[in-house]
Amino acid sequence: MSDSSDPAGRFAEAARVTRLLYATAQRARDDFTAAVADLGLSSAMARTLLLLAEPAPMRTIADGLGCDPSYVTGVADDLESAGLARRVAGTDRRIKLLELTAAGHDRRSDVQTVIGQHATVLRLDDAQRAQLEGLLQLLVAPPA
Amino acid sequence: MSDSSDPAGRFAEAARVTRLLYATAQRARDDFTAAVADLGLSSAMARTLLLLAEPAPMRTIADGLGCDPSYVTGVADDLESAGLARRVAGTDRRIKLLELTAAGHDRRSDVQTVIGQHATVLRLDDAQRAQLEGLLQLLVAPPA
DNA sequence: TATTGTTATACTCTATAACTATA
DNA sequence: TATAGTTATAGAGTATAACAATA
Repeated sequence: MSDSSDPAGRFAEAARVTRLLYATAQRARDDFTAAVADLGLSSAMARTLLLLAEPAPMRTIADGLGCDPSYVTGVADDLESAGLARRVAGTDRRIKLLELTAAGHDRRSDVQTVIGQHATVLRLDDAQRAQLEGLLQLLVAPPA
Repeated sequence: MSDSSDPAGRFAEAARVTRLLYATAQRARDDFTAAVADLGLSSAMARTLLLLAEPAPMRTIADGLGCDPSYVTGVADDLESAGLARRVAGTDRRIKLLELTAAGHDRRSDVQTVIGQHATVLRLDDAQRAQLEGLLQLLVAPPA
């Protein structure tokens, strides 16, 4: 380990851990994508299924996915084509709710099962995962 | 905390920590991009500068960036336009080495300094960062 | 024939802007 | 007039395939 008080040492230390952080996040993404691909789902479709415990407006789904509403249109189309969801009118008729079909609920349950079995972070035991969570929270917390 | 032995509980636990992992990696990326933008550099340019302690072939740079060699062409063009690097012929004349100019070495040093000051992971103290590194290594290690 | 770097092109993901139908 | 969703388009980032020069 290098002396973290000198500038070059601090950089090297940061670079090493940052690279590892990127690699881990990428690994988690790849594992998720592979797991849901086995269920015939794109990553976006799977994430949207997970948001739909209850019917939700397109706008709410966009917020949940962290994307623009225009992007949700295509994902909703894909889920409808696959027979996993349907659009239904809200009481405010500008709003369309996306609602899972019976098959959609089943598939959503399948996603939860496979992710609960194969999620990358579950390679850690409960204590390790709690430790990881605490450290990550420090990193994403607003500046002190 | 939910009972991690039931499928729904395991999924919820995994989802929570995974989301946090994604958010942290994104935060680290955003911080890096912002820090090097202040130096007039794109993220790709900054990463390439960091690889060029010594002149290196395009192919080697591609491996370092984890991208296709065709992508390096544009990054090298950008660095040349900015007067930070130049292409020089290798002894094998198929090979072009990318070599930093004096200004390029200075800028590379600036990048190391600002990252050593502002890297997201440096918000953790040495012990915490060592702990994080150990946990992440468990996650990216090949399956047992 | 195989390899390096480049070019031209295409693909994925996602956003912006303009449009419609309500409100 | 403001908002929800859609459409068409554009952009960033990156890869693939074909090519010229060299080995």
